[in-house]
Amino acid sequence: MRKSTVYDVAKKAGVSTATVSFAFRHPDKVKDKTRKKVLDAAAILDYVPSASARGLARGKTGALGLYSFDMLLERPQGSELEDLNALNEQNDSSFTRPNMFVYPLYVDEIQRGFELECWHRGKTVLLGTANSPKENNSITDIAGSVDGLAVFPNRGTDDLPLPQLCRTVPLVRIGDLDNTLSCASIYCDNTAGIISLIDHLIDIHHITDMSFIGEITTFDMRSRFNAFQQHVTQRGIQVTTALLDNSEATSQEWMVKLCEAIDTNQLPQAIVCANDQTALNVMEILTDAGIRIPEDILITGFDGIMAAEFSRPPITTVRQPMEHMGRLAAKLLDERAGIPWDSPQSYKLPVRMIIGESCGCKTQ
Amino acid sequence: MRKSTVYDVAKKAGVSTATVSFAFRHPDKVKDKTRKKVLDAAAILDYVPSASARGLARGKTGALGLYSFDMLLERPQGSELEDLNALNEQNDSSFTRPNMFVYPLYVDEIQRGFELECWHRGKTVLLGTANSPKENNSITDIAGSVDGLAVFPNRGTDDLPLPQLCRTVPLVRIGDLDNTLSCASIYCDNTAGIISLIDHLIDIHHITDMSFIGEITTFDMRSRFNAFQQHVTQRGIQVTTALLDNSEATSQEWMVKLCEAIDTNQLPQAIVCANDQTALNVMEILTDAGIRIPEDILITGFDGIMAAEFSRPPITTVRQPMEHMGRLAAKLLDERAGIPWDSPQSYKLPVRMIIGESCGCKTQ
DNA sequence: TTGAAAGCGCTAACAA
DNA sequence: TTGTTAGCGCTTTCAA
Repeated sequence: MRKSTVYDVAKKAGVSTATVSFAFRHPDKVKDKTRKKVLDAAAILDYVPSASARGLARGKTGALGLYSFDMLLERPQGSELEDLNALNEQNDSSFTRPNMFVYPLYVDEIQRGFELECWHRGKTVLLGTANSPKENNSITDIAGSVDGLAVFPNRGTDDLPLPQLCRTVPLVRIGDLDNTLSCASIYCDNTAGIISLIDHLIDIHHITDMSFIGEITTFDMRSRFNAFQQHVTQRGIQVTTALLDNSEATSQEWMVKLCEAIDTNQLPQAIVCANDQTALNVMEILTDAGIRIPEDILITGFDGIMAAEFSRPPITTVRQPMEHMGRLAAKLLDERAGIPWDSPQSYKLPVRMIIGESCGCKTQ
Repeated sequence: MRKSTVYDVAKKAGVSTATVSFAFRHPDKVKDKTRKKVLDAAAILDYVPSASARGLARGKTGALGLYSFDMLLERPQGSELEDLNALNEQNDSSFTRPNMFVYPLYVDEIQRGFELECWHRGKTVLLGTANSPKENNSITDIAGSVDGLAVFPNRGTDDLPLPQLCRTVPLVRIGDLDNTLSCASIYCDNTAGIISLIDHLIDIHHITDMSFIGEITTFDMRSRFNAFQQHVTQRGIQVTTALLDNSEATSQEWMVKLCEAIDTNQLPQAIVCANDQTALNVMEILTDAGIRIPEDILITGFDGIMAAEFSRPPITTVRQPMEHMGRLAAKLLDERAGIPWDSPQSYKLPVRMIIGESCGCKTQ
C-alpha cells in the first residue's frame, strides 16, 4: 500500500495541495471548515507527511545532530553486539547488572544534556557514529541532515572534514578548542581543575612527589598534562618521570610504565590521572598488585563521572558540568538557525573539585 | 554563501549530476579519474549532500526513530531547564554529582541498547519527545523522517495516532503488548518476574502478609499487578488491601494510602512495588517515618535499574534485559527496511530475579 | 481564503 | 562509463 501524500489528501478533501500544507503548518490561515475536511481526509488516508520532502522544500530539517567518533570501539559491549538471538540462556550478559564502568560515561552525560535541551526546544536529535575510523564520511551524511552539529573530539578527529563542514552547517566541538575554524568550542577549565587537584595534594596531604598518567590524545588531555607539568614545576614538586607519558600514542603505554614502576618500587606518592576512567584503570592495576589506595599511594581523576563516585575508594576528581555542556551545545546550535558561524567562538566552563577518598581524605 | 549542490559540483567537475551522485553512492561504477575529479570539486566547494533530498528521492531516510512520551515531565530536571546562563555561580546544579535516581533509568538503558544496535548497523538514530501531552503530532513528524519507529508506552499513549502510523511505518512498542495493531511488541515476562519475587518472599522469608504498590497506568504495571493478585491468591497469602491501588489514576494515590497505613500501623510484612522507582520512593517514605528496611518491612522492586543496586539497602528486584530490548527493537525495525508489519508481532523476553537486601537477604 | 505552479537537491531509470 | 531527465513530496510565492 503506497504511502499517501499531499496529493492524495488534497484530492480526497477536494482542495489543493497548498491548502493541505497550510492546514497543517498554518492552521489559522485556513477556514475552519476547510481545515476539518483536510484533517479528516488525512486521517482516513493515514497521511504521514514526509520530513524529507519538507526538509527539502524548507531548507531546514528541524533536527540537531550529535556525532561521536568510534564510541563502540572503546566500549566492551562493542564486541558483543552479535548475539542478539540467544537471550534464553541463563548466562546471557543482558542479565548482568548495569555496569557504570561502561555507562554512563563522560560522553553519555553530555549527550543527555544535549537531548534535554533539544527536547526543551522542540528539536529532534540525530545521533551518529562512525563504526570505523575510515568511515569519516558518515559525519558528512549526518551533517547533511541537521540544522546544526555537535562533535566530540577524539583521536582521529583530525581526519574528519570539519573545516568543510563548519562552512556549511553550524558546528560545535565539545571538549575541544579550535581557534582556526569558524565553529564554536565548548570545553572546561582543565587548567584550573588540575591546579586545584595538585594544590590539594600538596597543601592537604603534603605530597612532595607525584606523577601524571594518561593518553595525551585530545585537547582536554593535553591541557591537563600541560597544566600538570607547569603547576608542579611552579610548586617545586618532584616528578616521577618514569611514569610520565606525553606521547600521542593510542596504545596504553602508561600501563607498561606503571607495571614497571610497581615492579621496581618506583611509585610516586601520588598519581594525577588524565581522567576518571584512567584513574579507575590505574586503581585496578595497583590494587591487583597489592598496593592500597590511599594508604600506599594517592590517586586523582578528572571529569566526575558516576563510576568515580561509586568506586572503592571514591575518586577525588574534578567535575565538569557535563549536562550543562551538552545543553549549551544544543542551545548555541539552535540559535544559529542553520547559519554557520563566521568566526571562532569559545566557551570555557568552570569546574569544581570533588573530594573523594582516593586522595587520602575521609568523607565520612 | 549558498550551500553547494550536485549541480555546482557537476559543473565544476565538468560532469553530469548523475555522475556526481554515482561518484558518492556507487564509487565502483565510476571511472577512477572521473571520481577523483568529482571528489576534488566537492572538496573545494564544501559540498555536503542534503539528506532531505536524498531521502525524498530514495524513499528512505536511513534513520530509525525512538519516541519517548513526556519524559521531561517525569524528571526533576525538566523544570530546571531555563537557567542556561548562570553557570558561574557556585551553587549551580550542574556541579552536583551525577544522580542515578534521575539517570540512567529504565528508558535510558533501553535507549542505549537501541543506539548501540543502530550504530552497529550503520543507521542513524532519531530521538523525539513530546513536550506536552497535547503535542502528539510530534510523533507523526518523527515518524515521517524515519524508516522505522520505536515507541515507549506511557499514560497518554492512547492518544497517540499509533493505528495510523503502524500502517505507514514499521512500529515497535517497547514495554507494551498490542495484538490489535500490525506492529511489533517487545515486553518482558512480568508474570514470571512477579511470581519469583512472591515465591522468594514466601519461601525464603516466610511472609504471610503482603501488598502491592504502584500506579497501574501501563501494560507493564497492569501485568505485574494482575500477576500479583493471582499468584498471591494461589499461594493463599493475606493481602493488606489498604495499600492496594489498582486505579488508573495518574496521581500518586498510593502515597496517601501508604502514609495512612503507616499512621494507623496497618503495614503488611512486605510490599511488592510495581517498579524500582516506586520502590525507591516507598523506601524513602518508610525510612522517613522511622521504619527500617528490611528489619521492619520487606520491599521488592522491578526493572533492575542502576539506582536499585546502589540504594541502601540494595533493592531485591527483577531485571529486565533492557539493553537487549532496545537492541532488538532496532534490529526488528531495520530488518523491515521501511515496510510496516502486516500483522501483530510480539516478543516476550525472560527476566531474572536479582537478590538485594531489601527483601531481608544478606548479600555480603 | 484558496489554487496554480515553480522549485528544493538528489536518485535512478533509461539512453547514449 | 556517463548523460538526460523525470520524478520524490512538500512549501511557498503569486494570482485569483
